[in-house]
Amino acid sequence: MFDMSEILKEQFQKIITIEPADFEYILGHFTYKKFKKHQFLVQEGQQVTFDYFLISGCVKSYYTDENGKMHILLFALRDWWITDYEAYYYQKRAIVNIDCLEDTEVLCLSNDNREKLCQEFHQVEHFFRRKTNRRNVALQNRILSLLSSNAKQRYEKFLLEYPSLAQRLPKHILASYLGVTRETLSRLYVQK
Amino acid sequence: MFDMSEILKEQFQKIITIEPADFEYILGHFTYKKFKKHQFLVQEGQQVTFDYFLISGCVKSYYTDENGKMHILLFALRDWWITDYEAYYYQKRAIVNIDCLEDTEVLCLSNDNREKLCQEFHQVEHFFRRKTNRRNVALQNRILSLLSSNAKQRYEKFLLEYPSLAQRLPKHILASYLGVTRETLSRLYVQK
DNA sequence: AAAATAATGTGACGTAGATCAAAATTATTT
DNA sequence: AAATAATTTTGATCTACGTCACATTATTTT
Repeated sequence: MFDMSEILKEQFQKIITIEPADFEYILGHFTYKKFKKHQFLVQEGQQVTFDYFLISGCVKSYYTDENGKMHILLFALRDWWITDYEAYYYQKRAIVNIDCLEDTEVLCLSNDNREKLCQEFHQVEHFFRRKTNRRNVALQNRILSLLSSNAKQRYEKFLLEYPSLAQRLPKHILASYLGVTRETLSRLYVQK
Repeated sequence: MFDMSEILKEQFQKIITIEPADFEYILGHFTYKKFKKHQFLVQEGQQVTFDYFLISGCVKSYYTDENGKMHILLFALRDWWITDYEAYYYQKRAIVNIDCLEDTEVLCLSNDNREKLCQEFHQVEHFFRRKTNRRNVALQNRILSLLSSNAKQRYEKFLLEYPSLAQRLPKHILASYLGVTRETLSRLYVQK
């Protein structure tokens, strides 16, 4: 693995310190993969073998309800991790789909390898605990914003928090993340 | 500390194995506290010193919006952990309140002690990683249900998932957790 | 570059759930 | 047991947002 491993290394180094040799060893537990726009990383009903660390591109994770309506749970960009964690951690069938909004490169980590590395390196376990803590906080804030603010406020908050993502995403996709229809989102920003 | 430590021990032992002596040592990093109904564990705007492991009782964590409306994020019962994690992990001011719905006993763990124990015992770090993973999945599912289902479906799901909690909670509190007004919740279950 | 497909915008109308107000019930305190 | 406070219910409206339908504009594909 080449240059792309730098992105992963950087992320590790923000939280823990690793010997170069250890990093190489750790990296050996990841596999590199490329996906084209519209390809799936995770499909509803299937097993989920990997957690994906994005090197480049953009993906969405979404749930399809009984009426066929899509609800977006998460996006991921360069440097973010994504999978269906319930399925991944607990060997269940995926309930979400994850597909590419753009051509995407990832490093894949199986749950077995993750557990192996966590056992072998206390530091890696520490790293993942920290990551999960962060994710927790983000998810909590999302719940808060769904409970306590209206469509417009959520839209404006999103623009502030993720200005570049907002530009990159088709509006109907963003609408679905915000929990409104594309029509409503459109009406939010044309006027005022 | 006496008998109540059993509840904590049990939880540890579901995930990791610890020597009795180590457990005693770990327990030494917790402090025991009692709260009466209506007392606060965490107050908005204050620092958050502890993560709380409930021994008995029941608490709610809620956010108060600009109109003074309360939005419940989480409950905790015997055997659950609760705090304002963003404030706790990252030394910020609390944005939520956590108060007691019943008289409540807790074991308190400071973030410093948590980090200390995680460093000293790889197993403890493992324990908390696992816990946080679980919490993640639960939060994700909550988001999913807020995005994709209506008030009635959310209410019915709650009844199925937490039948005993549903009985224990005042309806207006439950309503706030579900993201509806008490009037709406009342109308959901009187008819059909 | 034409054809096909996907994304966005706009109008007309419907509805789940909010809001406001007041009564009825239940729990707590003195 | 009376008094006070908290919780729950019910009715009458209101409104943010959804739905449906169709027009317009981009983006892909051939």
